[in-house]
Amino acid sequence: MAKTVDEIAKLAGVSVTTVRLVINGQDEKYRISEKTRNKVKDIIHEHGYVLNQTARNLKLKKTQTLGLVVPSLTNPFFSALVEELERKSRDLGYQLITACTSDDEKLEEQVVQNFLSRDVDGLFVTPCSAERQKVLANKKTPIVFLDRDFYTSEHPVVATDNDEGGRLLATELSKLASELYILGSDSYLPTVQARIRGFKSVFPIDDEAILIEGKTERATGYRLMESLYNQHGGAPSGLVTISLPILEGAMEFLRKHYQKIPNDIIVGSFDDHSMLGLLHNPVVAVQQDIPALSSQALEVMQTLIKGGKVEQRQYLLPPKLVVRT
DNA sequence: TATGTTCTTCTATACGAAGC
DNA sequence: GCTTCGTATAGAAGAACATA
Repeated sequence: MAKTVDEIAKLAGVSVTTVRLVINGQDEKYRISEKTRNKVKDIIHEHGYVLNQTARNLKLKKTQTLGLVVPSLTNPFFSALVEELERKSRDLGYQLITACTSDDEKLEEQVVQNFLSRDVDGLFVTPCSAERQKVLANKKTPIVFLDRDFYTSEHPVVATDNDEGGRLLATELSKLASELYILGSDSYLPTVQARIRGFKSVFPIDDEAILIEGKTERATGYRLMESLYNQHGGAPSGLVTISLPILEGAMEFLRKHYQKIPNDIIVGSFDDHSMLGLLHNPVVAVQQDIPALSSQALEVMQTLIKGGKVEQRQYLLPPKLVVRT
């Protein structure tokens, strides 16, 4: 079993300070003799040494950990965001801990309290409601909101410009289709509202052609596509889905009903995924800039952790369009 | 030899929570 | 209220060396 600094010091016959200086590579700076340095290193080599993070956190009053609270990891956007944010956090010396809420207010409060009890240095949260964003703003720990802004707190928000995403998608699709239906979920979410608002500002669309219900999951997409099929008397010529899980469910219905996905349906998708390239259909997807989102979020977080003030309350990053025709 | 300077090593203390 | 856990760190003590 690895020894503590104190145990190593006793074995080497030196002080804990001397051991710590050797461990931290400051032995040359403080001119620790070569004999002492080698003795300490030999004992560490023989017995091992693992830094006790709990004790370090206790002393330094920081844990070098960041919490990330997202609705779901089955949504490819969030799983990609988590991976990118974790990688960038690690590069900065932080360990990222992630939890999912399923957009449940009680669960969100539970995981946030759990993170706070572990003294995370900061929290990234995709709040599940306007009330939750308001409540979280009262926490003392630095908080950066991701992806969603209900405008109920003064804390910084890093998100994609979804209005612009809607406009970009509508502009491109208007060249390819004359008839489009929108399938979506979670109508209360600002991201969903902005996407539809942006889209409608370029491509006027009747309210009857916008089907929204339930939560952001595959089963919802399946049900919505089934309703649209029944209402329309067949598959539509153009389809826009508000998120990837909804698209996945819609495609599942079509494949089940037709034995294959009719390749003449023009598909518009909010959020992109490499698997969309496997479809034979013309596909236009709005891609969120995940590297930029995570870099911006971490930059804001570092400023808050250092006790500084951020320049803006809201950081809206431009989306990109991926066209596969 | 006395004094001053530089460097090494040691000691005391604080941190938060649990157990006594 | 004291002790314990392991760590970081400020400040103290002591050693080694240079210079007058």
